[in-house]
Amino acid sequence: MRGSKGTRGARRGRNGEAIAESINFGPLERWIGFNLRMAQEAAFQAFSRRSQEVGEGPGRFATLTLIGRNPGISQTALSLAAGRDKSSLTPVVEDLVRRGLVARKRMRDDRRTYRLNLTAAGRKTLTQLTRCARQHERNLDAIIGRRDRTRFLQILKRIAAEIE
Amino acid sequence: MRGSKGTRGARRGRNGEAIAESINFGPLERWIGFNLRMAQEAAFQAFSRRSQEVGEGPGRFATLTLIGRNPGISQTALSLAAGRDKSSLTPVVEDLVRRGLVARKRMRDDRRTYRLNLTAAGRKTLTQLTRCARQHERNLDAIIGRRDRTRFLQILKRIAAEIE
DNA sequence: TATTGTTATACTCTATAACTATA
DNA sequence: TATAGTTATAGAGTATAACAATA
Repeated sequence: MRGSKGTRGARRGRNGEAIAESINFGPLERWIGFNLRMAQEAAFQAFSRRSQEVGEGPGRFATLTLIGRNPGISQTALSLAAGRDKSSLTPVVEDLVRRGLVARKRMRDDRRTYRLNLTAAGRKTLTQLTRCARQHERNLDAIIGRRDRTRFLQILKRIAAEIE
Repeated sequence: MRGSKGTRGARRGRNGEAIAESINFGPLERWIGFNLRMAQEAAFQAFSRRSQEVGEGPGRFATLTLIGRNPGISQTALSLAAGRDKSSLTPVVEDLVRRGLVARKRMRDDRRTYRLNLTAAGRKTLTQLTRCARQHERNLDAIIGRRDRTRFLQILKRIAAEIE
């Protein structure tokens, strides 16, 4: 439900127009899997808009955060943390290096490995993205409600860890 | 967190190996947006494995369900319901028609428009996929717990409808 | 032999814009 | 002019396999 414009509960199309009430969603309505996907897409889309105001794709955020929090991390460790193949990370890191957000230097003791670190510009961009994320989280919190937040977050973590 | 193998709460890589505890996820740990994405990816991946046993990609499921529940629906209405551009649906519908799961015929009164319907084979495939989905939902329900399910589902719907 | 990172390649899903055929 | 659907094209994101350099 990308592009939802927020009239409570009304189902809307990509440009905010109402979808004919006559559409029957059948069991999709009550399935967790389908609604999990719709919620994630909507949230991702919303964060995407914010992050683009900073000139970054939403996918860069997790990468920058992980590098910022784990200075000197290798690309392999980074790809494991992000749950992607290392080859998927090559173009991402290359792009971040090219744009001066990440510095990469070989380790002395193992010259196969690179150490990744944020540059000053990278830290600045991460700060801006973190601000976006905090605002985004505030919006999500307002929807979820304070009382349910902890429980909701716990369930999400359990799904990620336990589903098979 | 794709490929998590289910040791409760343990963070694991794509092949089930433990990720160094030393990785610092920083604020990502407590952010809804990030965990929503991880949960959705894990769940989607799990459903993907199931649906591939039936020989279908997971993306076909929602499309077949919508056509099955809304016989004679047009491609434009379908794309609105799915929240995608109509051009994104062309190759999907074409594939379903080619493989004999969906029948397409022009409307008499408006020859620009097609009516989509499931064929007998399409209904059979949908039945199989629905069985996969039900098993998948049972697994999700076991993780979420009966008491929280309704609330959890409601929150997902609210996020999809209200986030901006 | 095993590991780090790159390259080549391909696949899925999606979008925008221009097009056609109808209306 | 407007709408239904297609085509051409592009982009993001991901994966597998083979590879070079290094261990």
